[in-house]
Amino acid sequence: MSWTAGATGLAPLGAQTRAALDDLVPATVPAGTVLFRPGDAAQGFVIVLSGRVDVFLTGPNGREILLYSVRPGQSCIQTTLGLLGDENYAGEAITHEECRIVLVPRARFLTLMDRAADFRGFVFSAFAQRMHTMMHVLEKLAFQRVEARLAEHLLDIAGPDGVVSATQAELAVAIGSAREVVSRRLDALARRGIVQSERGRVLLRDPAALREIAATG
Amino acid sequence: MSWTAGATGLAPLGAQTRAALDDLVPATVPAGTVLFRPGDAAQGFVIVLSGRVDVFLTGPNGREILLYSVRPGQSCIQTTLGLLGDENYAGEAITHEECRIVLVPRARFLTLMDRAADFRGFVFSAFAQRMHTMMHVLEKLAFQRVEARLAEHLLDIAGPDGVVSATQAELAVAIGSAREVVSRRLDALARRGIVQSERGRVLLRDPAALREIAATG
DNA sequence: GCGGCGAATGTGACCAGATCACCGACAGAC
DNA sequence: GTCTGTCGGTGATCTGGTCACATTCGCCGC
Repeated sequence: MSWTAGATGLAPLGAQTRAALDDLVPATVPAGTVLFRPGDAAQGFVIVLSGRVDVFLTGPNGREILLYSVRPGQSCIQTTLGLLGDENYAGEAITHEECRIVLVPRARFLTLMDRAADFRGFVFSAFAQRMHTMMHVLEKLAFQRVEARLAEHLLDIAGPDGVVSATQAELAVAIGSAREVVSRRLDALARRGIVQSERGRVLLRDPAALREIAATG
Repeated sequence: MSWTAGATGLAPLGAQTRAALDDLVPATVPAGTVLFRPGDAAQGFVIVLSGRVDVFLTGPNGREILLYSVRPGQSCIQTTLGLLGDENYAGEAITHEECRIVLVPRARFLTLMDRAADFRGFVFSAFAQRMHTMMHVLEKLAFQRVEARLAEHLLDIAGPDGVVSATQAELAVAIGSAREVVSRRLDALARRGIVQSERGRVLLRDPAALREIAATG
């Protein structure tokens, strides 16, 4: 069965390129698997077919910051760095849910980069995208207040019913802050009636107010 | 006259690729010129032949953080993002000294990316390098204390005689902090006899101690 | 030499946020 | 029920960013 046919996000790849990838066997990995950790040498080019892979930067004290999430049809660009330059992997990739992923071996990757313009385009735009989100992370970390980052992130990951399913620790990692700070900010927002905080989830009572807070930096 | 012959850092480019670039005319730009500012659409691929271009991220309040410096033979990767994806330029590029630069027009750039493997390699490794340094900036900003960042940066940019020629404001931008904080840190280091602070420069009295401070981040 | 100007620096007050050291509250396993 | 691990709340403390100034220095014109 052809996995390239059913995969989302691979639209830019032509028939020939798909054919050159189709013999690779997608792997299924359970939630919480560590795909790469700092210092690992890259083994190949990873494409995520389903599920979500989160990439973290981990500090010496154990504090973590979420750099980006890799969603279906995207690739974990970090690995590419190691394939093209000799830069080592910095950052940690962990599956957030059960995922199906494909690993394109180094040799195959390099061949495709050489011969297939569509594949190159795919890789390059993934690269550009990651660079861009990293810039955003940097920008927010450096210039935005915690309250604004929190508000924005809550809106980002809320379900359509206005429910966020995440622990305060997870929220803290995602916005590059500390759990205690999130606890206090949520408390402050709750006192103003904007959210309601429960164990393991947050209910957004007043999304408009959150948007306001997110905007006023 | 062929500028590709004398340029440093272009070693990986073969004769054919050089020939395809040689008709472009290098431009000389004075110090302090703004090459790109946030929101600009990328006009082409920039290669720096001499001098130094600093790329900053600027916050809404005017605070700036140095992302990286582009040195001879390197390219201002940010512009490439715009050429490959549709991502807009985020960040500001300013010449630090008088520079000679070459602008490879968009069409020429895309053609070379398609046809010349060595050019692709050049662009890709520049890409990987920038990504890596950006990760470092992020890591330091998030996890390292100001004193450690300052110590490291002083060692980085000191001349062989242990003299750093930079204002406190410049140091602050480079390490992603505020001028006042640098003033106080330098004062503290001076009191311990590790540096000596003068107007527009800093003398490193005890580099070993600085290395110690930089390491225990 | 003097005045004045602008850049560079010093300083105190204040606030946001990171860290530490806890404690209590809750859920699931047994 | 109790036990245990995760989650959340809280005060104390420290670092660092921001604001509002006051100096100080180098330099230029007069």
